[in-house]
Amino acid sequence: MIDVARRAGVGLGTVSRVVNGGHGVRAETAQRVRAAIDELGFQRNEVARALRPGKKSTSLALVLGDLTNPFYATIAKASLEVAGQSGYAVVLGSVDEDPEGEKRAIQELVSRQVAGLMIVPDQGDHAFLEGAGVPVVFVDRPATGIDADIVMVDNEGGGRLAAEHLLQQGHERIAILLAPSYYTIGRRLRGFRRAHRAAGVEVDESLVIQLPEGNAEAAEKATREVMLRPDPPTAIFASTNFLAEGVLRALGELDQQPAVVGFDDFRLADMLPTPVSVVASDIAELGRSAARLLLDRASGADTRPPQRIVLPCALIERGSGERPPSAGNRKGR
Amino acid sequence: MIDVARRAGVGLGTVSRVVNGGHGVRAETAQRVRAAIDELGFQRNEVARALRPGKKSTSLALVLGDLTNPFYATIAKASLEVAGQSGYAVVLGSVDEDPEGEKRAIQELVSRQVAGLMIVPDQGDHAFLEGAGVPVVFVDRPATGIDADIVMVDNEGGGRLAAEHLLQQGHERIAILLAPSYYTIGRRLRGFRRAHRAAGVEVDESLVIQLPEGNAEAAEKATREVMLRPDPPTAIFASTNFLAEGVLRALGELDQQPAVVGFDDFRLADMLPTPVSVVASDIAELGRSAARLLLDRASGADTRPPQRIVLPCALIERGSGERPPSAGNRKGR
DNA sequence: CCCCGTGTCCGAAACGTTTCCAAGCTGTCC
DNA sequence: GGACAGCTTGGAAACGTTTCGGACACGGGG
Repeated sequence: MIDVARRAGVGLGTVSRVVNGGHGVRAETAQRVRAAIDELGFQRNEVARALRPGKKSTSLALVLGDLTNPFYATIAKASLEVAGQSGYAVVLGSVDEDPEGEKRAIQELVSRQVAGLMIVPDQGDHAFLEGAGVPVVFVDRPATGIDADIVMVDNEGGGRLAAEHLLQQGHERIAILLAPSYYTIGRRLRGFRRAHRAAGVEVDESLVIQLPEGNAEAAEKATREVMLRPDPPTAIFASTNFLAEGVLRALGELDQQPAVVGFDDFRLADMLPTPVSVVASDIAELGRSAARLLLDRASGADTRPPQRIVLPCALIERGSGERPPSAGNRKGR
Repeated sequence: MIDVARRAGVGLGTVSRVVNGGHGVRAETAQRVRAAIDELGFQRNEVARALRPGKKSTSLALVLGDLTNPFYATIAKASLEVAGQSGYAVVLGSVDEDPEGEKRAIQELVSRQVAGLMIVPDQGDHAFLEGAGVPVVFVDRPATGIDADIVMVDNEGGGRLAAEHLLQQGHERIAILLAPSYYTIGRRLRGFRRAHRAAGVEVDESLVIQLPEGNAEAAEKATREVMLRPDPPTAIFASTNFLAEGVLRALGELDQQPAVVGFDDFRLADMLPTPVSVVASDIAELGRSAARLLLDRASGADTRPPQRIVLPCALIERGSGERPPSAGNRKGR
């Protein structure tokens, strides 16, 4: 920048003003500066810029789990898009690990002076974020120990939708497979229970199955086990996309075919031997909302108290959730 | 840091040395400094650190297309993992847009003083990177106008593998669906042709189908069209995971069922009505290799001339690629 | 003619590190 | 005892930007 100033025969301050919009600079001078910038191929050093007191970098941080999960990938993509439109970059932090790893990753990011944090929080206390002086938006689930913005999906409504749908088909023995994550799954279960209560059907607690892990394998195993019981369920609600996959994988080997509803849509769900019905929501909007909110917070444009944005869920019927409870629901029919 | 120095009763230089490993500092002094750091909750400001001459930030940039594509997501995840282990963050740049958008995104990233760039390049000249003074590793395909490291998959070998497999089953009329991307698809086609030549089978050029877009819809449409010709192919090679999806979607409505081989594995491929055979490679390793190479370049540990890492492909047989060319290949059998 | 406001511009200070040089100290060797 | 080497330490300079106080020119009003 100092070179630009010399070349244009002006002071540093003037160059800086031109680079930042050019207010208070004579048009003719600004023109000369711009010419010098082009000639020298000058590009502002964002690092030095962020060093100035009170300034934050033009980057947002996004902390989430496995990018290979389409759910997270969609959030990442959407928030990246929104941030990019405002000239912000997105720094990624992954946390497949323990809550301690998440904390370390977040602090790493904070030390990079990011303008804001978007976090899909793991369990564990996030109170340490309180004093960081950085706006935070939680995505998909709230965190404990801190009162911050949160953008999420209507998990309870989704769980209710799934159960209602199955109950309406006449199912009375519906298994629910629960991944070991915390908040969202709990809400989905709550909706599931509420729907039962409203329909006057009692939930068989032996069909509320808490899995040790959230992957397809665990769901596959559990499905096999529950379907081989003397009194198998006539329907299964998989509370997660990976879980739904496991359920279907297990059913591929079994004769008895219960109705299946999943949570969160997934690619190819409509092309499986029996297309899978799911409760879905606009996940991209989750990411977009989070990014928008965070940008407003970072720029100081939004000073409202912490917001809580809840996106609706909808049921997508594809056949697997519409199978009746009849015992004649066998393969090949 | 200045507060820490005061608190510990030492100079700034000493604190800095402690923070960076503590070489050349008496153990007792270092201990006092560390105590002060803990008490004050001091955390190094990475931005100021990167400002120093010659220093780059401890961030790598990753520029790629649609994160929603599992291929890209896998690369992102893997490189993120490797970078994280070395204390590096990853800044994401997306480019669903034109080559011009890619250039802008890259320059944005460069202005953030990243230590290195990993780029899944779009078409267009990348010569402008030559003088940026930042190590660059291209992923999945080379770029024109610059001689840099490149990590990729053996596309030609993969194309050959797919064609060989189908030819061995006795197919002689094999359609190949080509996405409009540049390099990789071209190599796959070349392998496809070579396998034909080696087998003494002539390629019917009317079955080499260049799609206008790389999505499932385009492939679906093309598949429908080619299968309704008077002389349909007996096998289809889809040169991309999304394309394979489109092919299968089209075949779902058709009676005639050709053999199908895809390029790149995808989730649920083994659960479809007829499980899909694919040519697959270790995409995560693609991302890991790229990150490792870039880190070595950035640290100056690796000064070899530009490397070219090629990962092998393997055929995964699942049934769809093993269908014989008999005209009796009809649904429901 | 003087004063003052306005518009433009300059350059120094500041941001929080790292690094380099000089200086202090200790102990050893002659 | 003095010189010298080696380890530790302190502090200033530098990085590239933004911002702020002030300077200068110009013009209008008193």
